[in-house]
Amino acid sequence: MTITIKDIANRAGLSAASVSRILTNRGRFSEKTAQHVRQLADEMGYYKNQSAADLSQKESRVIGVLVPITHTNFADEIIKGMQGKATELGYELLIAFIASDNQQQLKTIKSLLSRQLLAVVMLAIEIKDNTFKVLENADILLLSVSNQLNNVMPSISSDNYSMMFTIVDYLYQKGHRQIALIGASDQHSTVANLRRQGFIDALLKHKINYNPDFIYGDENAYQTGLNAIQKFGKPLPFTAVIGSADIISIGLLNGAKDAGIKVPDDLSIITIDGTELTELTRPILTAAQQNFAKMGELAITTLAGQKLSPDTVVFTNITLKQGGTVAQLD
Amino acid sequence: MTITIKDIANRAGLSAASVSRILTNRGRFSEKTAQHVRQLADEMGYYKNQSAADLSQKESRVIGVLVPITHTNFADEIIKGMQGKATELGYELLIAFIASDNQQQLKTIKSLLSRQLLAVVMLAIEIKDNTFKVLENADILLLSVSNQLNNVMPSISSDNYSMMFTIVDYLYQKGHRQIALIGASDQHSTVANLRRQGFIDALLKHKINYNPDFIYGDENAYQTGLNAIQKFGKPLPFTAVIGSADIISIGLLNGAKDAGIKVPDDLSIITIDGTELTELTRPILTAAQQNFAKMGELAITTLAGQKLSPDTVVFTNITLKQGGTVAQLD
DNA sequence: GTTTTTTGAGTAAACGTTTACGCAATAGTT
DNA sequence: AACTATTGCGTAAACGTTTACTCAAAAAAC
Repeated sequence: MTITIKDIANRAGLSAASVSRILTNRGRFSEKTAQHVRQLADEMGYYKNQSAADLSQKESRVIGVLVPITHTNFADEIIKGMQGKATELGYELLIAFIASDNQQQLKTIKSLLSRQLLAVVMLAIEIKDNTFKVLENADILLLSVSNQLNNVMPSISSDNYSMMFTIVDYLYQKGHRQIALIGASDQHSTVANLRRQGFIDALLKHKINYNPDFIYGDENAYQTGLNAIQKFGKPLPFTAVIGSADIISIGLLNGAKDAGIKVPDDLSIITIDGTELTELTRPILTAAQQNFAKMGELAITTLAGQKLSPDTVVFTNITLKQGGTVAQLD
Repeated sequence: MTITIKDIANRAGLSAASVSRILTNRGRFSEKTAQHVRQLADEMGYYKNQSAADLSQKESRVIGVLVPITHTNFADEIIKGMQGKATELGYELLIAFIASDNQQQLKTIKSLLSRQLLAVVMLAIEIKDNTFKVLENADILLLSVSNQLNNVMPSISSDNYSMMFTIVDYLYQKGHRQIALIGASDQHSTVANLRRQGFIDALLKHKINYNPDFIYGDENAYQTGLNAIQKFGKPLPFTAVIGSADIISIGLLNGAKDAGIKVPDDLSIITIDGTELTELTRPILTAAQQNFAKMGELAITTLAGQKLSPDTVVFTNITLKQGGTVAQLD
């Protein structure tokens, strides 16, 4: 038998309403009785029935978080950032892992929407049309983190376009003139589109004539990196390569190692993301590091502000983290 | 304004009770009206208010899952396993990331307990005494997954004792007689204790005299592996080393590489866990692979069975996954 | 000392769903 | 045709909390 507010009220000789006011710290009550009640609640092992509370309250402080179940190692960092700010501002996170299977996906979303939510935050999810419809119809605040989705849904991410200038500038300054971009070919991904465009424009800026063959691979996977090296063969037609995610870059690195290509002597690699994974390779990967924790924090503060429209875009900065995979040429 | 069961009832010319019966598929109703109601619900964009449902139901089908926020790469696999079985059996997972900070930890637990839960599942969490007290007092089903906690709480894990026999047998058969164990020194961890004991007994079985110095390092971290190599120096006094977690083993591997020790020629490494991380190294790590997905599935089925006592222990099998880090001696 | 303001706490309704119970209408049995 | 069994659905209470409204008592103001 669970303890309710009424049990406490009885013991304290009060009404349930008074106990509620005290425990939620709202309305009027005397500090003296409050102390007594709080102590009783503690003693009796009382836990608020959140369902009942939710039901009687109009406004929700629960934020749903959709995380892809296919393991992305930066999701944790975003969540960590969110969690800190959330507890600070009195929000609660409801985390749901979402599968790629369409059937299960809808089930997850439905069960999320069954809870009264303030908003749904999607971490790096390329959302499918039918799933999106469901979310849109549910008229709930939506926010995409790490995945830039211009004009579809407000998002918090790095500036994927200008990020490529930072990267290309760096490689250029290190003497590289033949540069490939691996893992950003997906035409349906806004992020990939922005990265390709930024890449091309950045090359143009440096008067490097751009070779479309050097943009290869669309899947965010280890295998993409391995495949890329195999495809271009030895000797490679470029001196530097940009991996569009850490896991891709590790594929590039291992692919190179397997093919007898020395990194960074024969091939320079720079990776986008810069999660802790990049510390585990030899050499350590040089990275355009995204500030995932910051994205998480901003997600919460943005939602707290609530002035969101589909074209709201908040950018976080990237940092060039030196590793050992980029060589200075000549 | 959100759609409730009443709105549907009005439109259908029914009572709320009938709609509820239809949508929950309980009690009596005619298939004809049911179809109509289901269609209306769909059209009107109805989502059950789970809070209200929870409130009026005695039995909960929600299982809380406590996941350490410090990123363990097998947690995802366990969750994946749990999620599959959970949706299959009609349970719902409520995932909460738990920090190491004591204050936040209690906050997380409290908010978990505020939801009406069937059980709390803890993934690889070394629980602190005061946190455990809170959970224990809340009298809720508890289950520990991947962390074997004999007699404290029912648990699902590999058999950490006999696992060491499998590993040592394998290394012995490959000709190794000097073997170290890294990352299992923590005296307060049941798992570590079992692994040490198993390790020692397995050596004894092969009449290898056991050197206590060869058991080193207590933290489940990359740095532990690096440190171990540094501590023992070159040449290493052992020919094989067991890393008590993938991340430790990667530390060992990189530490060896940094020290100019060749793997597997100068040092054989076998890792415990065998997550996808082990595929990313060169050479690929040989692993005693735990079946995390299976643990997740068993967690749900065990809870569904509900015949749990603190000394319930369910074991999953381990698999020896050949990589390239163990050499055949002589 | 009277009037006004403030304070502490109770009453009751509300949130949206589920479910035990009851009843009329229909179907089934003889 | 008379009875029994079944079916479909409505009524109303219940779940535990919050909160607008009230009101008496206490405190403050005059």
